[in-house]
Amino acid sequence: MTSLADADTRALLKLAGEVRRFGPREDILIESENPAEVGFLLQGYGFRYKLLGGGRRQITAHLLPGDSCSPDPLLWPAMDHSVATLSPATVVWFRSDTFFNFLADHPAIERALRWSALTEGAISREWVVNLGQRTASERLAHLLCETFCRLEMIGMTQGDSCEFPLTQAELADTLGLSTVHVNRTLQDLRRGGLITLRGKTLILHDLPTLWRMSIFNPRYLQQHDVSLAGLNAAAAQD
Amino acid sequence: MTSLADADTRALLKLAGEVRRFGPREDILIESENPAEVGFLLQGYGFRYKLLGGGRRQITAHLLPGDSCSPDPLLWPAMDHSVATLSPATVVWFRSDTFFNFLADHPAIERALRWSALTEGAISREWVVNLGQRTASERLAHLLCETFCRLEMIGMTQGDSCEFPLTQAELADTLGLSTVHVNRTLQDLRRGGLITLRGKTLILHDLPTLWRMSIFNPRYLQQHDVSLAGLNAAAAQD
DNA sequence: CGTGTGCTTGAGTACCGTCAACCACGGTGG
DNA sequence: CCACCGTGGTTGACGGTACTCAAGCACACG
Repeated sequence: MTSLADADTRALLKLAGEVRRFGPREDILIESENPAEVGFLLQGYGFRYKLLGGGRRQITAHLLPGDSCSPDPLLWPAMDHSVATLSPATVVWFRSDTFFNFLADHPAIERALRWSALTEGAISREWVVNLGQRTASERLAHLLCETFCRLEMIGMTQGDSCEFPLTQAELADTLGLSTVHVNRTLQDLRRGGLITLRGKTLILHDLPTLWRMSIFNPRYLQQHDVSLAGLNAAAAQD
Repeated sequence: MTSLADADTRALLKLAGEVRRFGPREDILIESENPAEVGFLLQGYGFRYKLLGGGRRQITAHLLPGDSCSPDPLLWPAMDHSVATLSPATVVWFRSDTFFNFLADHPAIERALRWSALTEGAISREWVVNLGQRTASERLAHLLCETFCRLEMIGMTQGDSCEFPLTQAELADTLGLSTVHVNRTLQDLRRGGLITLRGKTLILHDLPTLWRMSIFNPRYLQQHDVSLAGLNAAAAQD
């Protein structure tokens, strides 16, 4: 996984508008609103979600640094879902008209964005498989493998551990399980010596077994090798 | 919902390579293969799917006329899933390099394609909600509403009925249920006077109730109004 | 007329949800 | 300093939705 060329990231940052900081569990965009700008997650974890009646909520995606918050605002005016933070996070915003003009002159960035969109689609398909076919423990293990793999690709793991700021209730809403059952399934994985999850740090002790038991194959994540996550580091230097 | 301008569809058709016919339940593309061309469904129904071990299969999307079979082959070399037909179908193929050069000169077509990709993403998110949060009958009703709505947008419904060529086993694999339970859930909807499903034709007798009971809101499908489905009619004239 | 595919039905079971209570911890304020 | 409170995690008992296994049915097709 490589980042964009220096010149490109510098040009992008020069175009950047506001940078906003969010606390944990704050909404970034809400359903049916009509964002005039495009936002990208620089730091922190976020998620997409939809609400049904009766207190039901489904988390449909996890966002990591480098991911885009909103779909294409020129083609897709109104949000069909909401976006929020899991941890404290920062988001850069670009005016959407100038941003898309800018893309026309920077094909490498446009490529990276399109790749990012395709990857999000691939992850979404895999989540459908996860929810439709896998048992609770397979499902949980698969999510942990996927998250670890995505973090690894953007240099956010340390050895076999990484930050994992989800509460069990949030895990439940992403896995389509109850919090009680998530709790019990986590204990199964712990008892098997496969993971440690305490506070906000996750350790995967036995990746091969986790991959095997959750039928995880990272191919759907690794089709290309350019990320916008480098924006994060570049922005931090300013 | 409108179609592309005549000039655009004619230009597209001139560029078209092979048109291939498929029987029902034939693979169009299989996982990990590396298609050199871009395919679009002209007629018939298709689906994307992934296999796990142990006979488990999840259908991750339904394809209708106008939908693209493969993701962007320039950016996304290897298929992470397979694509197959449900009914007899025809697919047009374009050489991917010439196709993407062509798009640069035809922004309306490029827009339509990007919109199509965004819509597929929105449907995928909704399927995640469906599998994660809805009960069996909500899930089934939601799928029927969605399919009917998508068909309506491309002019493929007659009154309150449409073609619906899925077997119960295929329904089960898209809904993450067993065939037995799909069968019983279908009977519930029939007993409620909500639907008729016989052979390959589906009738939705009471759309308002179906929408309400499945918490269906078509907004996620209706963000734009240009489709490639018109290619079908145009191709038929040749 | 036999055979296969898809649909239907019944009985028994298991996975997972709900409800309810309790615990651990950190932060706040009196 | 410690009582208080809120959030997040843990545990138990019970129940229901949906799965499995198994058999039988209906229809299309050769």
